[in-house]
Amino acid sequence: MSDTRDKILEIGRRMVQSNGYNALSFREVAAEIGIKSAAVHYHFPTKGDLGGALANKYAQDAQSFCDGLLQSGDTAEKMFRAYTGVFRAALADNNRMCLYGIMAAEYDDLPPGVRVEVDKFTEVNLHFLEALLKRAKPELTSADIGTRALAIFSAIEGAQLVARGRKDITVFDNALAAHQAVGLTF
Amino acid sequence: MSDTRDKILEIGRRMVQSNGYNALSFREVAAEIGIKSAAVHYHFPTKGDLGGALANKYAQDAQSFCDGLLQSGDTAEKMFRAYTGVFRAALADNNRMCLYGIMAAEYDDLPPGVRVEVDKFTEVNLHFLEALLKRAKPELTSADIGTRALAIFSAIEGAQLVARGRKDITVFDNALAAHQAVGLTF
DNA sequence: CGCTACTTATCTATCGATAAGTAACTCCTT
DNA sequence: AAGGAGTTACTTATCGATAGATAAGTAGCG
Repeated sequence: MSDTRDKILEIGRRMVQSNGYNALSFREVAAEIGIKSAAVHYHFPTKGDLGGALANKYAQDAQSFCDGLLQSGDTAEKMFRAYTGVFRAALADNNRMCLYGIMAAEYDDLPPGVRVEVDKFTEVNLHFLEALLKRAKPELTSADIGTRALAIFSAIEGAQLVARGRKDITVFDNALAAHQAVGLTF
Repeated sequence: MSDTRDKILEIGRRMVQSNGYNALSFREVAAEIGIKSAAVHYHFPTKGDLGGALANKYAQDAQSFCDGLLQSGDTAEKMFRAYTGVFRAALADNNRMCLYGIMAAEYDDLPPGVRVEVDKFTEVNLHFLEALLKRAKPELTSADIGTRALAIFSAIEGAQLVARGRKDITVFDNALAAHQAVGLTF
């Protein structure tokens, strides 16, 4: 793949994570790379194309990461730590948010093509959490596993959202610790 | 207070809850009321003023609601249900979000004056949840109560965020049911 | 020659914001 | 009671900035 295309995706992702899809601007992305905005349109004709590509790559990266974790042979506790570490890292990186979380907040503004890709990210995460639950909490019914995975995922997203709003990463850590203490997570 | 001013606040709030602070437009607010955008600037000179007023009113309304609940004499369970019902109602109203949640996602874009008001909303909610916890879970230390309140608040915000992203209000209901089942909430 | 990866230049739309004008109403003075 | 001054709540018109998008041109490479 083209070097420029990759740079656009990387810078675009960081912009969305910082300020949302609305704040993603062809001119700003171009300026940061040192090219002109029309060159960005060359790679991604419309903003919907760019947003969709960003969300798609984000979901695929998550997929690879989760697959790698599940094949690591680690304990559920350790895998879960590594997993939440990604969300934590976004906060540590200039108070950024998960691309999904920020796009979910803007959901009504998103072009349909972007929404589809955003939905994929949820699926990837839920499948991962369900796999973890199946291993670590075999006492749960399969219906309970689906619900529990959703509850964990939303708890993580919420912890990140509130921590961002308070500009305080310890909020994230404390919320997750509380979720673990009551047995919601691992 | 002026009738127009109230209409601006109501329509503006609904717009932010639907599409975020970025999508809040003087022209659109004005058009929906049937006045001109300059008239909106008359009441709220800058967008920061409008956003701040929206967040301020939202926090104050939350304050009144929570105070009313605490004085109702109901059980913690019942009060908590009424409390989460507000978040649920936002989703039921055309997939809207809590003003705080959507503004937290856009936090980096917000003018300082808006941020201050947004922070107030968190405080109101945390104080309410801490009061509930103090009553319903007297075994918790006061340090644990603070953490637990944060964990509950973030779990609710997250449930709303994910439910919005999936356009499925049952996601909200299921997540909250799971949080209750593990003993995180009431 | 023709394809890739751009730049230059420009269009239209929308944004927040402001200056200037105006109709309606209140209040004070004579 | 009459009339002017001042205030409130707007409208009209416009500014400059920025947005996404596109047409046309171009440099380099196989």
